[in-house]
Amino acid sequence: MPNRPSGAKAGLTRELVLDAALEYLDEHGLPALSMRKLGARLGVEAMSLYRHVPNKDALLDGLVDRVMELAFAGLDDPRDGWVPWMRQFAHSLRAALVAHPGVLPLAATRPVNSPDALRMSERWLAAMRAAGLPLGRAMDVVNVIATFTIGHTLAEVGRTPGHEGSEPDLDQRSDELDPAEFPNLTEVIRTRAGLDFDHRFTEAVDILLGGYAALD
Amino acid sequence: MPNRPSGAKAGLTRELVLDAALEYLDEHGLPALSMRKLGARLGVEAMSLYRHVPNKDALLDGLVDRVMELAFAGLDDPRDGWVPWMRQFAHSLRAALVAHPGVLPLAATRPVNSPDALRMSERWLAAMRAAGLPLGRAMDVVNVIATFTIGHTLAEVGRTPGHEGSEPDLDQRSDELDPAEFPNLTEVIRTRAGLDFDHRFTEAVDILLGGYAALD
DNA sequence: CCATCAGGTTTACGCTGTAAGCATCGCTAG
DNA sequence: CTAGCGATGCTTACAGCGTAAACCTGATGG
Repeated sequence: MPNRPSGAKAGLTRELVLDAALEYLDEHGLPALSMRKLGARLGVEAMSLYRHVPNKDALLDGLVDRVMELAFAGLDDPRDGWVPWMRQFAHSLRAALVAHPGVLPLAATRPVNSPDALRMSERWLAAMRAAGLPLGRAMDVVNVIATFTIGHTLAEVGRTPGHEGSEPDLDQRSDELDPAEFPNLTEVIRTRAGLDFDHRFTEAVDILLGGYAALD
Repeated sequence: MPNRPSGAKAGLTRELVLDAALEYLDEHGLPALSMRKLGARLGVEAMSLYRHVPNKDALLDGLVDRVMELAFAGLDDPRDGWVPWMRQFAHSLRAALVAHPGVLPLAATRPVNSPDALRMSERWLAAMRAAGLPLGRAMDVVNVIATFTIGHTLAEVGRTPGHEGSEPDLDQRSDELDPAEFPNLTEVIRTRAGLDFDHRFTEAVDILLGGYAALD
C-alpha cells in the first residue's frame, strides 16, 4: 500500500500514531478502528504501528490519557477554593469528552489503577488538598464528580460506540413513539421538559459540590 | 461438537441463550464472550444461536435489559415518596450491576433510545410522577441518578472489561507505589481514607436527592 | 567501508461475526 | 399411514481482526 520506496522511513512517531488514532476514532467510532485501517491512514502497513505502540490496548490507553490531559489544561489555581476548581474541572472534563466522543467508552471502562490513571488521581488529590480539603473528603469529591461526569456524558453522547448517527436522537423520533404506550416520553418530547443536558449537568454538579461543602 | 444425533433438537430458547450468555459473561468477561464459545457451553454450534437471536449485539442488548429488569424487581410503591423510592432504586441498580459486572460496560454504552431503554425510561418517569414530581424534574432526577450509579459502579468494579483480577486492586499494590511520586495515593492506602465505595455511593446519592428535594 | 540498527514489510496463524445452503426432526393435513 | 412442511441445528465459507516472527533496506557511527 505505501507508495514510498520500500524500506524508506515514513517518519512515524508515537505522537503521530496517537494523533491519527484519535482523529479516526472521532470520525468513525470505536468498532471501526483497526490497526490495518489506522496504518492505511498513515500510509503504512498495520505491523509498522507496533514499532511505536506495544499493542492496541496500549494505544487506546494513550488516547484516554490524552483526553484527560486535555481536560486538565487551563484550569485555575485550586487554592482559590476547591468548589470552583472542581466545578471548572467537571465542565472541562465534559467538554473534552464531548469533543472526542470515541474515547468516552474507553475512558469509562479502562481500569482505574493503570499507571496513567494513578498519575491522574495523584494530581486530583494534590489539587484538592492544596485547596485545604482533608484526604478522605478529597477522594470522595474527586471520584464522585469524575464518575458522574463520565456517566452523564456517556448518556449524553448516547449512541452505540459504533459510528455516530446510527440512531436518531430521542427528540427526533417523536413520530414513531406510540403515545398510548409511552405517555410520559411523548409529553417529554412535546414540552421539551428535561431535555436540556447542559442545564441538568450544571445543576447536578452544583448540588453535589454544595452538598459536600455543607458537610463541614 | 454436539454428541447428540445430528438433526435432533437441543431445546434452545432465547431465554436459555440469554441465561448462558449472562453466566459466561460474569465468569469470563466481555472480550472472552464469542458466539462459538457460547454455543459450545450450550452443546451447540455457533450458528444455531442465530435461530434465537438476530445477532450478537441484540444478544448483548438482551442482557442489559435483563439486569435492568432485575434492578426494578422488589421496589416499593413510589407513591410513598419519590426520594426513598429513588434511593432504593439507586442501590438496587448498583447491586444488580455489581452482581453482573460483565454487563456493566454494556449498560454504560448502549444507546439510550433503543426500544428497551425507552420502555425503561417510561417506567421511571411513571413512577416519579406517581410520586408527584413534575415531568421535567422527574427527567432530571432519573437521569442524574441513573448515570451517576452506572458511572460510579463502573469505577468500583474498576477493571478492564476483560476477565476480572487481571490487575490487583489499588489497595493491594501499595508496595509498588513510589511514595515520592505518589505521596497522596500512598497516604490513601496507608490511612484507608476514601476507599469505602459503599459509603461514598450512599452519601452522594443522598446529597443529590436532598438537593433536588430542596429545589421546590 | 563495513557493521549495526531502527523502521517498515511480508507472511502467517488462530480467532471473530455471520451469510448461505443443507440435513433432519416433529407435527399436521389428507 | 403418509406427504409435506416448518422449525431447528449443522456445515461450509468469507472477510476481517490482532499480532508473532522473519525479513528487507536505508541511514548512521566507528
